[in-house]
Amino acid sequence: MRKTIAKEAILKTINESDTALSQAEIQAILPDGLCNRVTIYRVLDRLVEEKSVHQITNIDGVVKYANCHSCSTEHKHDHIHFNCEKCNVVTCIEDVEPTFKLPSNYQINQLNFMVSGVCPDCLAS
Amino acid sequence: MRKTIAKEAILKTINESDTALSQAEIQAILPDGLCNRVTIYRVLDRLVEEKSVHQITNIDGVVKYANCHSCSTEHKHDHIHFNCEKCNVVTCIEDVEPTFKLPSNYQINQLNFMVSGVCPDCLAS
DNA sequence: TTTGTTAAAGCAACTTTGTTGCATTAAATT
DNA sequence: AATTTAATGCAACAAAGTTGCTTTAACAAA
Repeated sequence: MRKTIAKEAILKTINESDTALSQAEIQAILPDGLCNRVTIYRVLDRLVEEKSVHQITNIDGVVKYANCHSCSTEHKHDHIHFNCEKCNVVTCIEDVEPTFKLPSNYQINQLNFMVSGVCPDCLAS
Repeated sequence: MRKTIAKEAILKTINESDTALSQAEIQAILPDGLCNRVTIYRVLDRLVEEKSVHQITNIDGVVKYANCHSCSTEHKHDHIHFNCEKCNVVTCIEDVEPTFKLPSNYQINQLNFMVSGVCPDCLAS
């Protein structure tokens, strides 16, 4: 993957965020006119393929992207994500790895575990 | 909720299906012209509110609906759903209840646990 | 450093999924 | 049978994401 202005800026945006971001949210953060809307979608696809970022489908169907600090050595994505219904923020709950077992005749490629509710910050205020 | 032709037909469709269905899939099953597209969306919303069906957001962001046999007494929705990437079918894995624990300062309202991969049927063929 | 290759970007148009407003219809209550 | 109002139909809209095609710009090789 080529090192382009758009890629660097988008990856930086994701890495500096402590919440998962959607394409629209990334676009809002990027300097106006840095790149086209479609370019963001395409860069995100490549970053996922390259395993530089994680992809999460939120409970409302919107796809979000996050860097997950814990997988510096190995790309793992088996933790839970939390969607706050008040502040509308999605965060990685990295230290909570759910356990479950499927019958062995299922081939598992991907997990997407979402918990939705109200986050501590919103509960407090 | 009033007992209308659309509601009865949609609920019957969901109850007779052993997989979770999207609005589009329900529309395709219903007799042509039985009701408007928008009506299906609205009936589904009401069925969910009424707790007659479960709502699942698939890993591709599309919302699906299912009847879950196991919650005849109590409306529980904490099981895993499986999305087959080959046949594109979403099924309830009712007997596999995942365990996880969040810090107590999170208020949990809803779970959406998706596992995506290849189902036994598609693996076999 | 220039040139050639091709990945990446831009732009417009499109698709899919889902929503909203408002007039009309039809359950269900009296 | 009359009344109430939930439910429907229709058209228009909106958000999220995709596609085709041309142009631009990484970057590798000469």
